[in-house]
Amino acid sequence: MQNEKKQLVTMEDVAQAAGVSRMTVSRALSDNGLVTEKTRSRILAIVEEMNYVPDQMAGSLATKRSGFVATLVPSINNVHYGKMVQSLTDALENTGLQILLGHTDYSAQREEVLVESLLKRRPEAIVLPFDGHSKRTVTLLKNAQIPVVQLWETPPKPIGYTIGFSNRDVARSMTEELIQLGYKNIAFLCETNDEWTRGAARRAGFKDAMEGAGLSAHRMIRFGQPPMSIKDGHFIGSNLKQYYDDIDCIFCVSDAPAFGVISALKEQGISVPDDIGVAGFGNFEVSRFSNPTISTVKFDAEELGRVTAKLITDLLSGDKSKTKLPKRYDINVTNAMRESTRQQ
Amino acid sequence: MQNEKKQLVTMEDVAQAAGVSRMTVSRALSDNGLVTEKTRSRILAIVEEMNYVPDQMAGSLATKRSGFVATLVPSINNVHYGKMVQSLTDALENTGLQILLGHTDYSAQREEVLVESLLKRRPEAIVLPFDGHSKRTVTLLKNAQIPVVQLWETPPKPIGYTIGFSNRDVARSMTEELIQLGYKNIAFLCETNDEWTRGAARRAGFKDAMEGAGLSAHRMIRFGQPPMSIKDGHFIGSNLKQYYDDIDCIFCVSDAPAFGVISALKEQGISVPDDIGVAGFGNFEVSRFSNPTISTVKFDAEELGRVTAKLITDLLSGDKSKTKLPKRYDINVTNAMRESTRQQ
DNA sequence: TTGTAGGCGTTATCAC
DNA sequence: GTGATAACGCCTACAA
Repeated sequence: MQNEKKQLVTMEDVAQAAGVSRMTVSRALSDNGLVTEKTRSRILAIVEEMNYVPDQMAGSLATKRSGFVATLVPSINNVHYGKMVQSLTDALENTGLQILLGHTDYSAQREEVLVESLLKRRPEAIVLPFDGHSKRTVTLLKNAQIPVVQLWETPPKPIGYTIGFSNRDVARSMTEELIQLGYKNIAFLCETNDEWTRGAARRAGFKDAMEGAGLSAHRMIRFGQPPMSIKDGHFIGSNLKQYYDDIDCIFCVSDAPAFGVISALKEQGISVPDDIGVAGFGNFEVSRFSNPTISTVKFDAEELGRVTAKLITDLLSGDKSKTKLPKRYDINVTNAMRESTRQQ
Repeated sequence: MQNEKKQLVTMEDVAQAAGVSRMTVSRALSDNGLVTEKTRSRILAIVEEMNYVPDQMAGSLATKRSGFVATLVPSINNVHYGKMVQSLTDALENTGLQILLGHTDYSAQREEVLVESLLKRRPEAIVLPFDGHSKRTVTLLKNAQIPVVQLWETPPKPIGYTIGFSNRDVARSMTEELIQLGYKNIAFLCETNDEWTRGAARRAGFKDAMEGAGLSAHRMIRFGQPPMSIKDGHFIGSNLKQYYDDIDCIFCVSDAPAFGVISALKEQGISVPDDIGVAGFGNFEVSRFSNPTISTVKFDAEELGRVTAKLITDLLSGDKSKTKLPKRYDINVTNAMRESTRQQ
């Protein structure tokens, strides 16, 4: 069955087998209605029989349409990014657009390398998280002549389009809610090296709220590399007193460490939320089934993917309404207050 | 800065700016040492200045090397597949190979469509999970003239190379271990429609062990679509009696439902493992920090990615040792017995 | 060390 | 409706 060492079947092969020219095969395949139904079905039968699979690279070279959407995420192995990529892929499915994925590992350096390498594939659009970009990354993006969509955080100076929310505002809002519940000595738990991460923006929001309420924002616990894990949270929870001995609430940069903190506190007989309140970020599924359930900042990563897909297809559709599309889309974010924090 | 509407810079443009031929630019870029250091650095400076990014599609068309490795996963939004993809990507990073990702959503139909669409990009190898393939998928794979690597489950009739383990053997082993702990009325919790999933193989292993020990394997709870979630497990845990009222242990198809089952049992005051034991599959991080910690089947998805990368690069390196590479690689799998099951 | 000619597999364009 | 020809942007092979 397998054609050992033989060249792959080409459009020319199909054409010869069908006794027509390549162009007729090409037309039959693209189904423009420009070919007699009779010859078309004959050609398709031969295509089937010969197991011909068109070479899209050659096609793209001719049409100047790669069909790629370059997509960067900090990490594939993270629910939010995974969901976003999956919903983006799904929403793009019937548009002939395909995702070209890369992960930055939360590094601006890697991002730069990746952007350049993806650009070589001539994507028709590029989607990437905004955490600040290197200068060269910005130059590359600006010169690429394709729509640029920055996700998750709304940048101060967007390159093209922006879809997301202000991590600072959102973290401020959650912190304010914690303050309202009566917490005063709130700690913020986040990674080290998050300058280039949305963690830094969340830290700033935390500070805003605390200082706005006349409270001290000095209880800042920084630990490990992004992304923070359950294990990291567990470690911090187990050694909390060594950081600050008067904490009455911990706001964690993600639900994973929040879960870890809670499990560590429980091991020490510290009650959550009676002794210490815990809040997370991201609404992981585990937070709704943990005991206690975890208060968290909630947003819909799949919506992000869908909105992104819609934007891209609109932009690429080619009609001049393109210029009219809003440059900025905001995603809805809410605080889901649950059992791991005091009740009102 | 941005060249409005202008064509993208091409190699010819660079060549003209440098006063050399395209070939010299090409050589300077590929750094073969075939160009005078002086002209080379001059060219590179111009490349930089003009923000030239080579068109890899055109290059691939000429070299017949796309640099793509087509990679399928059932779902991106799953720790195991995420980790595997990430480690595969990382391990491939400096080989000039790039992943072209697709997710099947646990559907043979989608897999077939995806395989065909990915094959159009002329990948140099294709990696995909084995859960059984459609007939046409197999034909496409066999005709693609590239290495085929089937992951996770070792197929009865491998197409090319295989990396993974026998889900049946592994599930049998865990079940045997549960039986040894004294459990008799063990239930198996899995999805409906898992015929085309490795869940079916695990079911078979469960049955093997139960019947091998003279026990009944009839306590089979099937619920929802793959992948099973915490929520699904929670639902089952909440309604356990409606399925079977004499269960003393539940073996779940993944750690997610196991976590959900436990949380539901705890809500009802049913003690784990004293009243009912619970075991999962996959060693999710949450299982080590849940209370009780969850007994589970443990394997290393990242190792899978690394081994796959190694195999592919070996295969593509071109030396004839290629034919000598083993067709089958087994991944190490162990039972991690923790607090959610009785102690020995 | 550099350049020229030709081709990779497809499609746009313009004849027929 | 169908075919011939010329790109698309790069690299191989060979020549200088």
